[in-house]
Amino acid sequence: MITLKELAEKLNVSISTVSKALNGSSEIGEATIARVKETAKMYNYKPNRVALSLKNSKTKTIGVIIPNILNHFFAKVLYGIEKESAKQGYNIITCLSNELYEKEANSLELLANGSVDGFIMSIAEETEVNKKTDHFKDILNQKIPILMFDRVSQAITCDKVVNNDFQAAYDATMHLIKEGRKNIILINKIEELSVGKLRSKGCFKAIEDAKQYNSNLTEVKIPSTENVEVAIENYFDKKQPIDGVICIDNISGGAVLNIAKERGYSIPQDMSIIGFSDDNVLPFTSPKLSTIAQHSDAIGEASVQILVNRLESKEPVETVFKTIDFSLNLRETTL
Amino acid sequence: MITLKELAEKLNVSISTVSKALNGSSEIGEATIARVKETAKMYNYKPNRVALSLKNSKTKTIGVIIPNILNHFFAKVLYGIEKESAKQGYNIITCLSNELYEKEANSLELLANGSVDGFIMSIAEETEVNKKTDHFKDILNQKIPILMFDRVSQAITCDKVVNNDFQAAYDATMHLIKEGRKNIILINKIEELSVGKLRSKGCFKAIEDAKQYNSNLTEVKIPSTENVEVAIENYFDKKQPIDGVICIDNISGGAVLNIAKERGYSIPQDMSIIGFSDDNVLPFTSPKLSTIAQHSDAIGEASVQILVNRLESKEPVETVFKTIDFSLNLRETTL
DNA sequence: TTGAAAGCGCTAACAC
DNA sequence: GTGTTAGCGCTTTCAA
Repeated sequence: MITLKELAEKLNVSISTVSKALNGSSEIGEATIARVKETAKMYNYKPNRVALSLKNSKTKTIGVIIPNILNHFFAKVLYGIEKESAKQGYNIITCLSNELYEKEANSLELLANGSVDGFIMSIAEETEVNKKTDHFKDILNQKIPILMFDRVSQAITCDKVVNNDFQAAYDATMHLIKEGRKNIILINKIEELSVGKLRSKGCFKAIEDAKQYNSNLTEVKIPSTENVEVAIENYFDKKQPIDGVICIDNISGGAVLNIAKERGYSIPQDMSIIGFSDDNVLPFTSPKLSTIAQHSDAIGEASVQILVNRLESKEPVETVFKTIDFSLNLRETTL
Repeated sequence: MITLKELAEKLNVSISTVSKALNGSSEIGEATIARVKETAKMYNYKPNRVALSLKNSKTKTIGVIIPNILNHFFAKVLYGIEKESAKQGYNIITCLSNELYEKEANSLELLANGSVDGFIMSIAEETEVNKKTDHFKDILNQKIPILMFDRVSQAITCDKVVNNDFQAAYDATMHLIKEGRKNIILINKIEELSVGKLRSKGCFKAIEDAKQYNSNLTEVKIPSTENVEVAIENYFDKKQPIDGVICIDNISGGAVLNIAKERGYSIPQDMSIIGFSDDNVLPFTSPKLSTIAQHSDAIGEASVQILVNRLESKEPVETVFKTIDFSLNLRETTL
């Protein structure tokens, strides 16, 4: 890595002349600018980003904290974040909380030492369950902005980007009701999470708004520690009538489908199933699973746009709460 | 963020005294050390990482370039990388090449301006296909180490971590042969990639080594741009006898299973199927897919260990070529 | 035992 | 039009 100083020596001019010339300053003569630029290119000069960061107190880097990268939803959000960040000239430092409060708090603290200009994150499950918020407040007090997506904290005032979870669940349930399904079950493996509660509420609201259809909704809560398939098998063993299933996390849908098929249900004739997920997560089920499709990459992109806008705006920016649309993808497990 | 300077003012001592005290230098008196540390804690002092980086010409940051984060294999490697990096006190800057040469070269160049101490990466498909290597050489010439995992370049001398791809494919094929399968097909959707070629070779070698069994192996190459399901359907349409299938990429397995079931094959009685993937990628197939299981997180962990060792070692380190074991996970789609 | 000063690479106000 | 200088936050040599 060649530096300005070395370039200056080679050119027999001062460091600041080189600096100004490379930045095309009008203070410097045409000829010099050309000469400097040429030499810089020849030696493949690149401004040292660390020095720039120190000088400007700006790193052009965003800290991203993801609860679980093996969850396709988060992977796709990260995809969106990275894409938009690159476009805006930002790097991302990625930390994975693995759903743990400790790791999340640690990452925030560690990166708040000047490594990043702001954070984009989704809250770890443990943090949500235990309602921890002090670590967020610490960061915000240091005037480092945080943007939360998907799993957000009511108790914290900051930019937020979420799915329209309530509406999505509402629409899916309404669809089953209008199909004529009477005994619908709601598989909730994420009841501890804010989004889980929201989606659950959406389902019940649909039932309420359509009571003339006389559909029933039974919520099956599965603790996050428990095996999905076993829990679902257990419920089926109860022999309650079921003709509709809504899964509000992004893996249960496939499990329900397989179990139902094994038990002899014709899908979708005997039973409709709707999963919750980004497209293409369960591409190989047969029949193909109908889903509530989150536009996960759009969540990532919007998050970056909102955060970068805040970072680069001269004037104070109002807190943003953005809702990302979803779509109901009816494939082969619904009528 | 409080700085050393501000602490020094509050304590009425010099900046260097504060610095030394915080680092527990023996030059400084016990009493002063205690006083300084206390005040530092009170004001929640954290050394500015950017300043440290500039001073030490070390960022304690690794640049990670992933071809496709939506591929579960890479997501899990990233998981391993992040986990081990955090353990070693490194941050990771994540870039996604999305299989494009341009993006890959760009990320390397961008981060080589002092942002990272070294790189961990897997080569983008486009880069491999076009055999581009100059961008790697540029970086290595700047004395910034690169470690390649999974998809590596023969033409470049650097640390490498790979699956034992040849052996994995060999063992899987041998298993099918010993099951008595005679007409085995090899679904190769990644023939352009080095790992694809290696796995393919492993399969053929097994056939050769076991010619007394009289098993046949037919390779079905699917261009990466083509739809897997359509291509597989097309092959099945040819009505060639098939009683064994090996899929050497990590999604085709599920597709083959569904198509075979739809066409009336009993699995595994009529046909054995083995997929290639990390565990739990296709957890909801029925019957459960047998797979060649990569230990993807181990790849990530090993990569970080090797790179960090190189970065922190005083003496020159020999180039490392590490092979990660796999396991053959026989579930329900094999006899 | 403590402090002053230089320097990592860069920019920008100010001199010349 | 070009150069000098200070300073971003930190460590470290050298001087007191």
